[in-house]
Amino acid sequence: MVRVRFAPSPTGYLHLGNARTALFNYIFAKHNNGKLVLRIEDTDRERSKKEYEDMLIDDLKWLGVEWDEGVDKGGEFAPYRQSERTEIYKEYIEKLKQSGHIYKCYCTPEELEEERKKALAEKRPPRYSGKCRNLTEEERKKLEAEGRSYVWRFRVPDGETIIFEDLIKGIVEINVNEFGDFVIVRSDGSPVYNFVVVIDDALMKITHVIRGEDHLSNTPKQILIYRALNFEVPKFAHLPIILGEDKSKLSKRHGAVSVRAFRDEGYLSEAMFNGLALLGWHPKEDNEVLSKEEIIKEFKIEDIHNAPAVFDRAKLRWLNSVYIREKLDLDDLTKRAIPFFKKFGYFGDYEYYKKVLDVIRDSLEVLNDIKDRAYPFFIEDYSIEEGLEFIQSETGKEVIKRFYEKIKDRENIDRNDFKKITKEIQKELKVKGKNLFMPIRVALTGKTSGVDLSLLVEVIGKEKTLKRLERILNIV
RNA sequence: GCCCCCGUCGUCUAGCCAGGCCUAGGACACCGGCCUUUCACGCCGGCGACACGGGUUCGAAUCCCGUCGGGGGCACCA
Repeated sequence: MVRVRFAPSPTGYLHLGNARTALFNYIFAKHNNGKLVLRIEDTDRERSKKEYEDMLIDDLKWLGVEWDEGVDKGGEFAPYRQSERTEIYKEYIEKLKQSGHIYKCYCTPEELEEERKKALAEKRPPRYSGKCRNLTEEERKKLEAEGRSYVWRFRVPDGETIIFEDLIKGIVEINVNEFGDFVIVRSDGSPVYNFVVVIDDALMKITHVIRGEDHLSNTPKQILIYRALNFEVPKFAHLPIILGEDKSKLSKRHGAVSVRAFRDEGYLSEAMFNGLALLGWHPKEDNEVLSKEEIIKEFKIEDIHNAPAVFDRAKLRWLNSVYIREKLDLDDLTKRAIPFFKKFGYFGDYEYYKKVLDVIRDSLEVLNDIKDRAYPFFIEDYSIEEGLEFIQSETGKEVIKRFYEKIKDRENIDRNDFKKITKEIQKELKVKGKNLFMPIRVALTGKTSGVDLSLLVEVIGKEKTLKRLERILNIV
């Protein structure tokens, strides 16, 4: 049984990079009929906040990532919040003490900093010297008498090369001398990430650890801990990270990078899911617009491209537009779009929103585009922003007048009526093309571009159309 | 500085492991055309890459070595 986990630390909104990690874990789990565990890594009390946890969960659900066990739903291996697992960690720290894998280190941060600088100056890798590694009982007593606090360090076997097979990177070899004896328990008694992550993954029977490439160099430390505790070492897969336009790790500097921000801008979760999956992974067929189910079906973790990927906003926008105009049915789209209409102060009933969307959906990339594309359906006191000359010219005015006269006494006006009427005006006044339509367009919308006029008129109806024309006729 | 990972169009990538089918395929973006009252959509076309240098080989994007470049990591953060 495949078991994977997504283990974010609740320090802010769900970041795109984390979202993608969660996504790949989910896809991998589902592809293999396995389980996904949501664990919260809140051992860093400084930065972790409970409300972030709820946001994280909310964003994950919105994205379409579903887990089988976790903080909010419990499970066989609860608790799933690290801050609630301290007793468990103590137990395993105790084991490491018994087996002699860890030892007390009394060095102060200042001393360590000193060593570090010295090492750097001598161009040696800045790692712990192992000074307290073989302290005698007496020396220890003495240091403790001085009132020194201590941390527990892991006794790293000198010179060993840790070799593991990464599902994405292939064989990775790292010599442990790179890092030296590392801290397992802080001076305040709290265990450190590299330790708890191993305990949790092992106890939760995680079979595949799929995470960001930034964890690659931590992996040997963790393997050492697995071995020391006689735990089975899981398989690892390190995802290449996501880069910003400038090719550095995607961060807040690159603008909106939380999935929340994309959601607020009017990206659809399906497009987000699809787009994130396409960062580093590619379907065998060339069709890139794929549903969650299709992605899950086709996904192979070995197929993940192993070079870091620059996040492509333009492509995500395009993908989103495909979902808006082709993938969602009108009712579904309407439901999702309503909050956006309201946000922009465009009020109407469900049916009206639906009609508007039917005619503008082809021009939307994100739901926020509703602001610009839908205003002619809602705003009556618009100003003439461009094309003033079309309504000021003699023929322009005449076109508008005739148009007004011809619809004044009608019951209503639909798209076909509009075409008939403009055809009549064309014959009567001998104007066509731009000179025929622009005056009407500018009069009705205040702009020289936008929706098809026959559709606009049909949707807003006769009354509004007349009112708008009257207003313009009075101005010019 | 040291270690690790990586290097195909501007971007995401296919191809690389099992060398010839690659005058390197697709998608986004961009440019041009068509459709059209405008915008958008759609359709057609164009531009555009194997980082560089050595090998190995009849033949290399594919294998080997080096260089350069990019990224990540080197915490009592996760």
